[in-house]
Amino acid sequence: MRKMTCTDVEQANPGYPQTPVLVDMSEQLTEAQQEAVEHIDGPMLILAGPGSGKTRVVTHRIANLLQHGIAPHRIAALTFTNKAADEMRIRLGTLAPGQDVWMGTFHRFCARLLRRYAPLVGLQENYSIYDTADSKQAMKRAVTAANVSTSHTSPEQIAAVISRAKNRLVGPEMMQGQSLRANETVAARVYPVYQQQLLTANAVDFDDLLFHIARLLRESPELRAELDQRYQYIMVDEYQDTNLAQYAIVRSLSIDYPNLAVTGDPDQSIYGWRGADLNNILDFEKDYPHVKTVRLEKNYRSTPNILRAADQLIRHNTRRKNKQLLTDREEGAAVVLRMYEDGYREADDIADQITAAIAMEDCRPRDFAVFCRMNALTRSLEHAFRSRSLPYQIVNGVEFYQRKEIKDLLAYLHLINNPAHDVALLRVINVPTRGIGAKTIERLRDFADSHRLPLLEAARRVDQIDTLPARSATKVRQFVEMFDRLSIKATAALEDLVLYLLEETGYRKYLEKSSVDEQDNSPLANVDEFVTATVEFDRQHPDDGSLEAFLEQVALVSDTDAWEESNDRVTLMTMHAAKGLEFPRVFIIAVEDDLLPHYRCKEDPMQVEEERRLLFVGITRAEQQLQLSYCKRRAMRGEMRPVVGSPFLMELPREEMRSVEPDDSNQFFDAPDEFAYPDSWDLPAVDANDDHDELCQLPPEEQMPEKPAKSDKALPAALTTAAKLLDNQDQTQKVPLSAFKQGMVVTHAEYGGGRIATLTGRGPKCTATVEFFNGTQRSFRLAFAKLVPGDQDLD
DNA sequence: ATGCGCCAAGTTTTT
DNA sequence: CTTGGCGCAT
Repeated sequence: MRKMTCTDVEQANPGYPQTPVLVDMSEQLTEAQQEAVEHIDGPMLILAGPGSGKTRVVTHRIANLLQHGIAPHRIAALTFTNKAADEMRIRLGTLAPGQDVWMGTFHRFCARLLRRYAPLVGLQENYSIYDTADSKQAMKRAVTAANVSTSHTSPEQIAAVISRAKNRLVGPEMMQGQSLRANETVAARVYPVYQQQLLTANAVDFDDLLFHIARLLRESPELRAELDQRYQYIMVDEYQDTNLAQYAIVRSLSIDYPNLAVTGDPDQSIYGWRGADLNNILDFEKDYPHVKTVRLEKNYRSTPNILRAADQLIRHNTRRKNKQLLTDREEGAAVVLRMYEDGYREADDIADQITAAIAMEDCRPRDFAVFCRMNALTRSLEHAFRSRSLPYQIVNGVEFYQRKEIKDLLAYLHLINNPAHDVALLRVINVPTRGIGAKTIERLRDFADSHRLPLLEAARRVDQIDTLPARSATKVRQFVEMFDRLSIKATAALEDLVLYLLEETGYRKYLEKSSVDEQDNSPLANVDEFVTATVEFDRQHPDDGSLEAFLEQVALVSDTDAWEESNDRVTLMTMHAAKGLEFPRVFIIAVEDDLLPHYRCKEDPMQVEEERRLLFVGITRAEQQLQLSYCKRRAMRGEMRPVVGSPFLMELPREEMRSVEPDDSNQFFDAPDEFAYPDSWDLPAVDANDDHDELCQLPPEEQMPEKPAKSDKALPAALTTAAKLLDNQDQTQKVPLSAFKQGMVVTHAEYGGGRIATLTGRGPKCTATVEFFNGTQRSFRLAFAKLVPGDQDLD
């Protein structure tokens, strides 16, 4: 189970302006790095390739600023993830101990400002931050209240449109006139309602954090000037991932004091879907005319083999800044390109490889990472790892905070902190059940909506709702009374508050009663862990009104923040989550068409480029060894489907890579009928730039560079000819899985005849244990085993 | 009002 | 294979 992390972001020791700064300038920095570190005033763009020591440069630069007498509180370092901020804080801690430089994510930066200036946007300072699930609930309610037809759209789509609007700084009023497309028109009508309801609930969603601050800065010149002066030296990490709102914020804080230093790499921009605008970094030099540009092109992380693969791949993109990847390191092992029959074998083999390496070589579980495109793909690996007792950590898994019992507890806390938090109230008003059903809630909501009141306030005025039966009104009144009892404890230590509410609300009893049979990961155990986390938080925040801080913390931590470097475990994560990390040995699984260039973005060349960058990010995490793999078939939404390798694989320097096919050439049933080349490949891969290799324009068959020796075997499925396919199919006997029954006689190609002793599992996992007539006993996955019914002769 | 069970839908990436 | 939404029986 995931551990809760309680990293404090605010550092509360303002009294150390004169602490000596321990910049160890004797540490070797390259010329380019030195240049960046020593830059003080004016805008700077640091184009930092992967593994180029960017964090080191940034922290050294901050130390250098401090050494030049710039007050720590004049500096702010904005990052994209908490993880990156923590890393920076630790590194700066060794260079300049005790300095109070603000470091954190954009969202946290804005959240903090918004606490102070909440009234300016119509909020109170105890406003709540809705997470994605909360906004989804709120959106549904807004859609209902706006009374629009959702026949051709969904709340999710509307939410996406509104989110995009906010990221582009388009407010509800601006959207009315301009929209054209159908679902945008609907969204435009929901938008103001949604926003009004957020305001009533004294809440913001993630986008609002940026949006409100960006607007404030634009509409209040005084405030803008004040904050510009307050934060005279701003650094932005991962600048290629900023959206327009973030751009605007940074921009308006760098007018009077244009000492803005941004680091980034256009090739690692992978958040376009979230509104990130690559132009922010591509046009930085235009936006800030006297900008100093520094390129960090030397890579300290990966072997030349890995870098060449990354470089070849990314060359196929058009929207980028030319950049070399240089290294002094030794060649290292060839990059491995591996094909598997299916995802299970892929998982098993990777688990075996890792197990063997740990046993035979000088490496540990923490040296390994497995990346994938979607979280769902970690399932099979999890299974394989667990069965081998290989320690692993999933950075994402079933997220702790998303479990029902944790969300319920958090909802109670949210409600205590912000009684207007409607989503929280709706969540807990009848959990455990208190006789407040759907009808009652509907009436409460109608009353609240028509009076623009928070639901709890409506509940307080339950007497004014004449449509409500007396019995229901009583229940509601009892709930309000209970809430008031909780409220009294709001300022108590978090732990006490949580323990108190567990009893007072009857929630603990409710859990004890409802969860009898569940053993692993029982809700009660999660509740205990939650309590532990509050204890920890209390310990770290002895003074401040910790409930609000705690809730903000929880809202703004992401799953990627759960990753713990100190654990000696194999890491399983998405490539998005992997950004900024590095591992000696990396496996990237499911590099398959429709998955890596995800099918939902294949029509848009820009998005395909982003997918390519995603793979680039994955590849460049690897220090020493890298394996890319794909399968012939993969279980998707419950059933096996044939798949083909990603077209990106064709863009790699395959002649120098090591291609591996499954060593046991097991036949399989239901051979995929289309191993055909993906259509997208027929499109010219990249038009534009000078330097793309002509291989791309050849038809698939000729595209393969000549292979040395046994290249035939090494051909990926994607390139298998139709003729071979037919061949293959002819040899493959099609036997439906259902043909196998317990007790029946079967024949195996290697072991000969035998009898099925047991049959377990279903579908692709169906496994037969066979007692062979020669005395041995073996288990097989029916879907893959060379097993046929009856007592036959096999050639 | 509650709670169970069925059916349908929809599956990217995250602050 | 999972979640969420809805309808039915208690």
